[in-house]
Amino acid sequence: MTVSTKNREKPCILIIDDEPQIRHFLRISLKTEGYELLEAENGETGLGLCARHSPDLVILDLGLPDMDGSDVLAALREWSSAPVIILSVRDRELEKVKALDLGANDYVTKPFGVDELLARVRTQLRNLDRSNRRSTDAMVIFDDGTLRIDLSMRKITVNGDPIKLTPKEFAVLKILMLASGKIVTQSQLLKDIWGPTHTKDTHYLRILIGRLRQKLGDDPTEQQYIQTEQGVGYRFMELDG
Amino acid sequence: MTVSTKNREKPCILIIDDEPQIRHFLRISLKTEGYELLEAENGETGLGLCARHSPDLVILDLGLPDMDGSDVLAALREWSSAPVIILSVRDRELEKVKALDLGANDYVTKPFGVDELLARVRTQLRNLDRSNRRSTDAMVIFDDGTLRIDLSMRKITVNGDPIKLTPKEFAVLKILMLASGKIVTQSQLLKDIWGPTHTKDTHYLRILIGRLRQKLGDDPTEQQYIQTEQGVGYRFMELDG
DNA sequence: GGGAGTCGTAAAAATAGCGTTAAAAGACAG
DNA sequence: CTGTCTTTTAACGCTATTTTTACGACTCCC
Repeated sequence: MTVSTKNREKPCILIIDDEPQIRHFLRISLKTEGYELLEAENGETGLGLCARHSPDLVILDLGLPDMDGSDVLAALREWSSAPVIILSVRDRELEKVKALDLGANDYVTKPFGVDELLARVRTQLRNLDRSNRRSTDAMVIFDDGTLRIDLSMRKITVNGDPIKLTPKEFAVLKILMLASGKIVTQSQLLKDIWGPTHTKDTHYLRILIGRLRQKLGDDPTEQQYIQTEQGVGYRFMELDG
Repeated sequence: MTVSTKNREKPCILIIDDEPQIRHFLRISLKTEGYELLEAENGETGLGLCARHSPDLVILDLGLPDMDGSDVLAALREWSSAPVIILSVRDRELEKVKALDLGANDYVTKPFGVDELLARVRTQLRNLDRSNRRSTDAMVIFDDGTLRIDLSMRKITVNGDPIKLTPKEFAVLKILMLASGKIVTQSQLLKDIWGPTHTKDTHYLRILIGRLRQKLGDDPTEQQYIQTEQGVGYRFMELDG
């Protein structure tokens, strides 16, 4: 199974920016500071890189060719809690508020000074040390050879065959997977997906979990990916052969 | 480090700024957002307030009458890890780098937009939530080589073999384990698990404790994990083999 | 030593929770 | 408007869990 463990010597930074000269510029600056670098020139590959390598920090340009920067950020925040520094030519307040409330950790307007950016990078990484390093690595891509779940791409395959999940099915699977190993209570799932007014309607869950298991190929007679803890909730577990 | 128990309804923000109109301005904006406020017009009182109330966030103006803003920040960071947002009229890069490297979490240049500042405040408080909640995640694990109880994972193993506990069994074991060594009275257990109307139905407990001991491999002829205190209650004890 | 109260075990009965199926209702794109 | 995909509703069998019932054993105290 691929678990992206963050046991790195150097902090790893992912740059998502389409302008080559900016990337070059950042590359020079950040490398001399001793960071490991990943680069992407569009949102698609950026999300992919982030999912596979789970960097310690993401520097994201809002003006990307393939998709809107906000959408990249929103997609990222679906499953990643890595700090994100937004770069943008736009200095409008509304843009900043929107990005910050979407989950960005800082917003820097171009043109910017290198030293300031580097200081802001250090600041974010400092926070990371305190809170994130210890926390369990968010598993974005699960792959045990049979089942493959890529939360960033929203793609599930069983033995290579792509599986179609409905929005609610995917939402449940995502929550279970991000809490991998831990059980998630029924009321938690119901509250997160059906809203706080349906925390008692466990039959919704039963049928949805049923369909999910069917699609994932869970065999009731053997150990299954989604395990039931009667009266409590469900848990996603890697099958140990 | 001073661990202040921050069980507040509203997040508390400390403003350190000498200009009355800025304070007024911030007060209006932040109060309408539902924050608790503390105010200081110089570094001295600011540090004092921070020490006494340990706010969730500090907004610090660099231009103070009594002492240099950097010194206030440095003094603060000696013992506090609360996020700090710097306000300053100076837009020079060196100032920003210095402040951020001293431990500030953000740097906003005056004049600034309210909405942006509020968004940055939310961002910092969001980070706080994350780091605090995770640390409070009581990771209580008992493990003496034979029996292993992981409350957060809700997993029990005896000699490596996973044990299935029913909800009530787990609830009893959890209570006993969290009071490890101490006696928990029968009526306490009955009240916590069966509700206050069943504090006399001790036979429920007897039978449940019986099943629990069986599952944990407790041997009545030897010292057992769950010990009976006749007429009083039960206690969970580590076996000193 | 004997009786009252307390505890432990075993089995049966009752209840609650889970998984599944099928059909109806709703949402949504062409 | 129509057909398809998704969600909701309803119903049933099954299993796990809890409760009931019954009985033997132990302890404390006189």
